[in-house]
Amino acid sequence: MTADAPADPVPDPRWLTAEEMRAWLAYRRLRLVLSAAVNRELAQDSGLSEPDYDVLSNLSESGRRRLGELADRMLWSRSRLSHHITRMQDRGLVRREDVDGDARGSDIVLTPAGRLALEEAAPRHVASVRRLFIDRMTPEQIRVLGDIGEAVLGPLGDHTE
Amino acid sequence: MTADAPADPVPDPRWLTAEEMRAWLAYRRLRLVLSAAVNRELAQDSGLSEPDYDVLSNLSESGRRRLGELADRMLWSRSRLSHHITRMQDRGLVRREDVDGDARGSDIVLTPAGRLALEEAAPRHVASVRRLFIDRMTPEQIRVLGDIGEAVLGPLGDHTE
DNA sequence: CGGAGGTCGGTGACGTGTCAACAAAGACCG
DNA sequence: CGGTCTTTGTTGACACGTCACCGACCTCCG
Repeated sequence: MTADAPADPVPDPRWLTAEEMRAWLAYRRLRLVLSAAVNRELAQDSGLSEPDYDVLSNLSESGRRRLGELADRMLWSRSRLSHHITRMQDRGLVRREDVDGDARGSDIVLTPAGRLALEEAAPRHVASVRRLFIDRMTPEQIRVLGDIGEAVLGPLGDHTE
Repeated sequence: MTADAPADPVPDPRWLTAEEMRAWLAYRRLRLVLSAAVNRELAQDSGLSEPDYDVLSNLSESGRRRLGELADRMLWSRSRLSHHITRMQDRGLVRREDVDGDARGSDIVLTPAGRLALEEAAPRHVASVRRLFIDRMTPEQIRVLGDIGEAVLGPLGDHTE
């Protein structure tokens, strides 16, 4: 598709500068390599995947939550969460439970096994995140990374256009 | 680093501070939301996934490459790349071609259709990356993000422990 | 009441990615 | 030469995520 804008002040696609490309590559390499490393350690230490851990973690405060509410909170699609809950339910980590007042859906409830798995996984997981990520950055870099998150995505979890 | 405790032999799992958690969440939200947005736009504009684009992009310089070489360059596993090449081959974007001198593997070759797909996708993809990511950061943030990549992963693609 | 429309969540198909296991071929060395 | 070790890439099983779609249920209003 060729650009058909008449008097566009940006004639070409504005390629990335070297600095911009460096930042984009940094983000992509972090996503690729760091995620894999954290995920692998988590799986070996606890048998949980990162998504598993996130679900358990987001459930742990109240112990139960509506699927849609949990999905919104995690910025996941309902479909993704539904699939994942099914798999976690098969492993006994969570349970679907009918809720009265609305028969359309159900609460997702943390089982004792799920809570135990989370509590056993947490210390090592935090240690992984520290060792592989946090402790490799300066306080300044940590602060700016937080700023970047807000600059790019907005102060809240606003992920709409 | 800012050691707050004088002689602290790390008694507990050292939970993350608020600033550290903010950085960790920023990273995770970027990975989740930004990737999804960029990927969605790329798919709608060009019919390519981000992995497709990456493969084509890494092939475009030389037009052909050994699978292992390409995998190393992209920081992918050979298995992942082999699977992905199979799918891309089915769509006519790349082709496996026997190479003389080593009959164990083959070269991955960019087809004309693959090169065309890349060239048509590139301007819009760059525009997406700009609009959704780069242009939302200050030059300072862009610079620090590049630094973070090197601090966390090392100056090169060193993804070993 | 009863129907229209929105909400809740589940489902099937498919593309993606990982892991472990494997086969084929090169490399090395006696 | 012949055996062993290594390298190369593929495969199968499975977990993960998305998309489009559906069916059940709630809400609201005529």
